[in-house]
Amino acid sequence: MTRPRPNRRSGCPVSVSLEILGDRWSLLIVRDMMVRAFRTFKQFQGSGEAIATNILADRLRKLEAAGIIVRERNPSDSRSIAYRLTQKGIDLAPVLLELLIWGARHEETDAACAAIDVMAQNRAAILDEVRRRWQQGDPNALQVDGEWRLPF
Amino acid sequence: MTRPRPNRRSGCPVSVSLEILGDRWSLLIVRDMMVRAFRTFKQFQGSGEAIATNILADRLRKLEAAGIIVRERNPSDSRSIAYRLTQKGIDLAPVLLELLIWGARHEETDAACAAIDVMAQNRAAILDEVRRRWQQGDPNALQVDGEWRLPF
DNA sequence: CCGGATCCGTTTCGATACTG
DNA sequence: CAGTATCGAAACGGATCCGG
Repeated sequence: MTRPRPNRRSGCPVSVSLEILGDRWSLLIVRDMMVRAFRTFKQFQGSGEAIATNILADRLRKLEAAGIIVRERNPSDSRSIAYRLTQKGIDLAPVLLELLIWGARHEETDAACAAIDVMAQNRAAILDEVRRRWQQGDPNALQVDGEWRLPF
Repeated sequence: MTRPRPNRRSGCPVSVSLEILGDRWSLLIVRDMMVRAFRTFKQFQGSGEAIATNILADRLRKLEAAGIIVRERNPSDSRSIAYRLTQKGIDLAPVLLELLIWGARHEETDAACAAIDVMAQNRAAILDEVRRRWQQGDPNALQVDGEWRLPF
């Protein structure tokens, strides 16, 4: 006899957004897809943050249910499954960018201060590049010569 | 015999930010302070989202430990305790604004679509107003004639 | 192998009752 | 008013197992 957990939240946008994204992993998965071009279960597993496989599976399901990602099976190789961001998912880029700038400014992170200032002053250009890469249908990671261009 | 929960996270800014803010309540508390000018424990309790008192106490402690808010005791009335955003907390305004715009665009919320378009095109002005109100030391809620000016 | 599902111990959450 | 105390429910983390 398990009662469903009550969810007495207001309909304010921030509240509704946090209902989906308000945990430690969901936005991180979206970031990995967006700027590192991760597409498979395996890639997320080894992303350096060591998410448990059951949690990862759960989050991928929830993100799919929320319409943020889609799950696709490779027709030629049925073993291979790939996840892809939807437009709704790509639209999280501004949230991630602001979170990045805030963290880099106020927390101890690996990002160089100078790089952050540059990013903060070029928000629009960065977001344009992310959108362009994804709408071309070939979302390469935001890296140049094997190095992350941005310290996401 | 309680082992501390392992926290094997990268030092990337987004990851570090989510370590502090990656739950369903922290950002909501910051929003209530920022746009509704909530300052007391009691106000947060009745914010319409029905946070449990022990969770609220825990989040306020964690936000204080992270330097996002400060806890102040009224010298004249020692029973009265007020919380206030620090600069680090005010700097979360862009994150909240992007989260608001995303939620309003893509989720069922109480916010009118037209209002969101206006906000999305006036990000800078909105953030300026938030900062100005807070730096005056008298952070009034973002409301006019008792109505919320913005559908946060 | 890949993409999970299952099991189990630990941690956190949520609701309510209670207190200085 | 501003929180604790308590306790059952849910989420998490690690390890292992499994089907294609």
